[in-house]
Amino acid sequence: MKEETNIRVHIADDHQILIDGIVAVLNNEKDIEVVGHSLNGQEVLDWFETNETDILVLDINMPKIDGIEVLKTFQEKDKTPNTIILSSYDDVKLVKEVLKMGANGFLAKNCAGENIVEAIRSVHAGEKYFSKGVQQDFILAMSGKKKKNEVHQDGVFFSSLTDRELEVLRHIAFESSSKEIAGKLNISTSTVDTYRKSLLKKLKVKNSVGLAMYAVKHKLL
Amino acid sequence: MKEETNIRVHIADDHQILIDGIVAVLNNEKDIEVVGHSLNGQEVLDWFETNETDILVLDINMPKIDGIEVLKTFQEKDKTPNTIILSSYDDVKLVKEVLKMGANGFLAKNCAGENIVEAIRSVHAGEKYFSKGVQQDFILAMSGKKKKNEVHQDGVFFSSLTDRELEVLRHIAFESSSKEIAGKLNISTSTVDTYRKSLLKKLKVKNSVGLAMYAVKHKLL
DNA sequence: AAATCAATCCCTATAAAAGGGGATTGAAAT
DNA sequence: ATTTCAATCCCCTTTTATAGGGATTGATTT
Repeated sequence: MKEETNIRVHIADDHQILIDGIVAVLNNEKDIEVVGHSLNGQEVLDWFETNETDILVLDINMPKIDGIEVLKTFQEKDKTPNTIILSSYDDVKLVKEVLKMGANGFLAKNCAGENIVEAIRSVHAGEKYFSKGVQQDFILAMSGKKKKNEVHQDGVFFSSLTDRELEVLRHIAFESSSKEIAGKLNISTSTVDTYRKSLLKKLKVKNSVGLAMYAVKHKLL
Repeated sequence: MKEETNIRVHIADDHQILIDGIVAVLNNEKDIEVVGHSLNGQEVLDWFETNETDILVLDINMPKIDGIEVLKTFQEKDKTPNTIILSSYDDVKLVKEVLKMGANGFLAKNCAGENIVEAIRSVHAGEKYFSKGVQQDFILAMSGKKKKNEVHQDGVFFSSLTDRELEVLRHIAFESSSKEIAGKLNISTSTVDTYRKSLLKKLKVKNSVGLAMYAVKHKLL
């Protein structure tokens, strides 16, 4: 592997242990290189004054200047790096806020090590990445919106649900077969099956039961 | 229809309106005849001193002597009529207590009129009958017991769940296919399918989604 | 001893779901 | 004007689920 193709990463978190852990994980990946790290927001800003990376893994909660502040500052200078937010809170509002400020991914701290690797690769590839804990609320907040929101979530592509998909999902959760749903919605069963397929893909579940359980879990009924 | 084949019913409830309502419903059934009614427990006991019926529809909450007392008295004399309990509470303990005291059915007061008819016919046929509100908890309380408990619930036969059925139900709710479940439980898929079938029948749902939803609804996970 | 029942398995069939693909239309966004 | 995307439909194939039947074993109850 040529060194030039490496994904260069900077890690910012006020817990040294966490940094060390992430570095350890990333060291196993030949194509990812940790080129710097910071223990607080000020260090991040200072470091990026004279350096660049492909990816910034940024904690929200840091002393002095927190992650939000860091993003804000970057945005003012209009040179926000590709950023993956690390957070203990999988709060929808935070996610949306942080996305507006130019972040490209959101990782809950309780995610698996391999998720960080996936997140880095995905964001580096121009996608958005959300760890599972985050996705749950986010997909809801986004469903029924006109915007395109294709994001990467724990390794799998998914888009937010369209109105029609949500409608079909509800019918599925009420034990209706595709044929029955088609009848109720006055569309062909082929179409219902199309929605089934996209629902399965988007929600990353294995079957109709998974769809129903998802609907319950996220109070879609 | 010969009059002798009629199902004779006595109704006991402290609300005259409710009695009238039930009588009205039963009047539409040619084979069911309301031959008496009482407004409290004492009246019931008095009436049954000199009369007999096929079915006693008995309210739990009545002034002076309540339904429980009435059943107790009947039991002491060892001449408990076929009794369907009417109750506002679908309390498991009540159901079990009342069953021990010789009752043959349990109707929540919010059930449909036709349920009363079904209940009367079922109990008269020697079955046990439970209205839907009651079944929910009861089927749980009974699952995993050694006793046979075949009861009639809102018109459909079902037995309480066996240990194995419950186990399979949980796996289904976790999106497992029959094949996967078979693997996990070290049994053949045929067996899993057998459980699926009996679960569908017992829980009166239409498909796997229904099973999963049932599991959620009744906190079986 | 006989009956009952949970647990296990099998067979045959049909229906439904899952997984690919491709295609059109119309509205909305760029 | 062109692209994007939701909504709609179709094809095909394979895998699961549903629905009916029957059968055995072993434990428990009566």
